[in-house]
Amino acid sequence: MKITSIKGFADILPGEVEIWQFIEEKAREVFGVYNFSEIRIPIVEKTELFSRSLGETTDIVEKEMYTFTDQDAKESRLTLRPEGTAGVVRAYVESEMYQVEPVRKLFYSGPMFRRERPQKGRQRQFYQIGAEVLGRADALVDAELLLLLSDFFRRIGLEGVTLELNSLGCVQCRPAYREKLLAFLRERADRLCENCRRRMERNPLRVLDCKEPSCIEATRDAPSILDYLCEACREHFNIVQELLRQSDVAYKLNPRMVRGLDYYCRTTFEWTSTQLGAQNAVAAGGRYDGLVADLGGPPTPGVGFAMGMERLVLLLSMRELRQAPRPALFLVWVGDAGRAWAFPTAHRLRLRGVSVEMEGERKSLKSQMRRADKLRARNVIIVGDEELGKGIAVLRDMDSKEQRELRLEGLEDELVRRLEAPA
RNA sequence: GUGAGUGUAGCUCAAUUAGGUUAGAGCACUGGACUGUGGCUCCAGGGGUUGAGGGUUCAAAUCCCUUCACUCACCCCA
Repeated sequence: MKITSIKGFADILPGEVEIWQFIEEKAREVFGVYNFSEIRIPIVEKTELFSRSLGETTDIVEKEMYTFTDQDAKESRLTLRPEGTAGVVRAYVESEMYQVEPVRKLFYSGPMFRRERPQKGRQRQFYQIGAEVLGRADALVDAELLLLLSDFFRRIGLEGVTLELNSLGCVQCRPAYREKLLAFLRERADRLCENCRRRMERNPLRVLDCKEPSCIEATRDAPSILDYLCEACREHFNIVQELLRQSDVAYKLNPRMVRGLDYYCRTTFEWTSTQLGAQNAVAAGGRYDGLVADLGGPPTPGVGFAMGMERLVLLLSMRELRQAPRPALFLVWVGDAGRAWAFPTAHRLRLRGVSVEMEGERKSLKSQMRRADKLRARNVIIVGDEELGKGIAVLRDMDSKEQRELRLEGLEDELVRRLEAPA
């Protein structure tokens, strides 16, 4: 029986991995421009970290986490991280970063794990690139993150994404809205789907997000969170919008947008694409001003986002930008003497930074040339008994088909010099 | 967790409608034509437990049952 990978855990093979590298490279560039530092945190954390930060009753915590018991005396409960923010905040608090400099702009990338049914744009091990800004409460930083994302999408040539924006209010104003909404929903509970009737009391905001036609119909005239924001929240949200308009970043207000995690407050946002099928969110995030304190740190505001790598890859794969590595030189050898010459020569050239490839088995010259062509080598060196006898090697430019004889003596210097010139 | 769809060569697919020689093709791969010079062309070759297991039948890729995998959707979310 062949051993296969497990459901929802995919290999990223050559041919596709180049797109991943491209995205990661561009992300680093943008994060650099915006002065973010990278942070690397563990993939496994204590289960409690996630249940406390995401919310006990969220779907992720209730049924999607990979949780197991560690083999130590205490039988610790551990969990494969389902998202990145909790761990970053934990690290911020644990290392007491705030003592030295409370304002931190951090980014991370890596795998996350949720035990959901796989489908287009959704894996059980999936990759996110995310960023968090800790210690800044002002609306400028909310807008800055949105501009960063907008810049990033431009940099990778991604079009057709739209920004949806909402504010969830704060501890001051959200409870009042919640009561108002709950009263509204109770009046028409009979018209809501079973699912919504169940979650209505626990998390009434979620009902606004339901795709069930009956629920959409029933909540058509539901009160909007944006009408209930307190003075401070309204001011904050207005500034965010104003800054976006100044920078010509288009957005759409969506007062029904609810984030899945409990820690969000004030600004929340989602960049979506219509080309992704059901899983249309490319990047999403928001503000979480209470989380640092919840995890035992000093009261510290926070705001961040995460992007879904496989969704970005899906969108970019629709375009052709894959570039397989191309050897600068292919060494073709004939006869035992040729091979004895070629192998150490290849190594010395590689030590000097030249990408070299060669055949290992005795193959016909034609066959080796075919292989060089297939690998798209730019140049070929041919060395056989004839050449060795004359103290030369034949250099062939595969694109122009030009061929010349080079002296073996000083050949490596000559090749390094010639191949340095960009093709 | 629920539902639907799909499983035939490395890849894309024929053959399934009404069971019937040895399961085919294109691409890819290997070699040759061109004994030491790539791409084009032509020729040849290798590659299959028809996802797996069981059943019906003289005979199963094809019909029935079970199971597994994948895909998409619900759900949820990045």
